[in-house]
Amino acid sequence: MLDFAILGLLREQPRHGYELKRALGDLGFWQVSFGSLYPALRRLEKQGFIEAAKGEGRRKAYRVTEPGRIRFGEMLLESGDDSDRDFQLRLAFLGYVAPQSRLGVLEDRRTALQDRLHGARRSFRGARSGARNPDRYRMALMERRVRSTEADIAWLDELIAGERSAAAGA
Amino acid sequence: MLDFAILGLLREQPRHGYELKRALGDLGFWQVSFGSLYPALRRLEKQGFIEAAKGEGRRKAYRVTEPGRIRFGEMLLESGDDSDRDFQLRLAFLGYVAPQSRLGVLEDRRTALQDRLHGARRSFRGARSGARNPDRYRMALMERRVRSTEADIAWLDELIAGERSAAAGA
DNA sequence: TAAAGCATGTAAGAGGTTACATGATTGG
DNA sequence: CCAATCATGTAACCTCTTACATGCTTTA
Repeated sequence: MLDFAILGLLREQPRHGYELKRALGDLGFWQVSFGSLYPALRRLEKQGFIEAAKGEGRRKAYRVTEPGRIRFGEMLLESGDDSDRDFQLRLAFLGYVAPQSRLGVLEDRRTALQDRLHGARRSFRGARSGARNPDRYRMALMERRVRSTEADIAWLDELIAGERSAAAGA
Repeated sequence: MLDFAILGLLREQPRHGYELKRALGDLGFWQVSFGSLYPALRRLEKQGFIEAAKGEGRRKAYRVTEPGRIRFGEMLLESGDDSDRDFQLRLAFLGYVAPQSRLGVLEDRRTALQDRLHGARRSFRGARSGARNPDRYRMALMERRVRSTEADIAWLDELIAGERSAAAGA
């Protein structure tokens, strides 16, 4: 997943390690550490997916090679691990996915969120009427889960609507 | 963190491994695997924090020992790793925190979320007016982050209000 | 009677973090 | 000139997952 993120970010423009860390952090959902980032860069370089073009001073600006671009394209199509972070990362690179496939990615996510919502509602209702004593704080936790999943679906629906109108316009 | 969760859940009632996994999953934010859970149970048993009371069939129901109860109390006071999951877990056990300390826990979280919101808003505004081309999908990602953080703060405020009125009532 | 779920456990390894080490550059 | 930030890198370790192995019990 880190490799995927690195290749995607370097595809846009060459960047050195420190800058990559910031760019990744700026996406908002992943604060990667140097101890993880630098070894990953070396690994990707050894595999021939990126190469170092010497930058200013001690900076080592990396750029993607052609094999790296191909690898990134493959990773874009592989099904991820279904986590929130994975989806967010994929969304950050959805612009590289073929336009006619984008809607499918968003709709798959919507289905997963619907499932989550059903589960969350079930626990919430179950806790209110069940044998277990519904602790005040755990009830709040369950309610939050329901609400934030609903909000996520609503947000996704806006994205999907935007995607449809973009597809219609093209 | 897993140890903390296990001790907290076993404090309420004895449970065997399989049941613990479900109870943890039911909290909604952590689907722990058996490969992680069973070794953790053995470790906690070896440390004397939990003990196995033989259950029905091949089930091994564990319960917390007195040292385990003390350890849990310590962990409750230790400052966590500031992650969402850590807060949610602490909230699930907030009932075990002394009533006069609960508000502090919630307010610390509120401060952290406020910081996050500022950061999220900054990136959002920055992306709209900055030199970087604001990719449609990344903008959506940033907007989501702002919105969901706002929603989390609103939810927390309800909890805080409830806590205050509970404190006033007592 | 076969499938699905219940139940416990181990081994290998992925994927990450923290702490450490080093040193240049920039701003107050 | 001192602190903060920039910048790269290594080593030790930790946490958790996946895959495997085993076998019972319930239900369609």
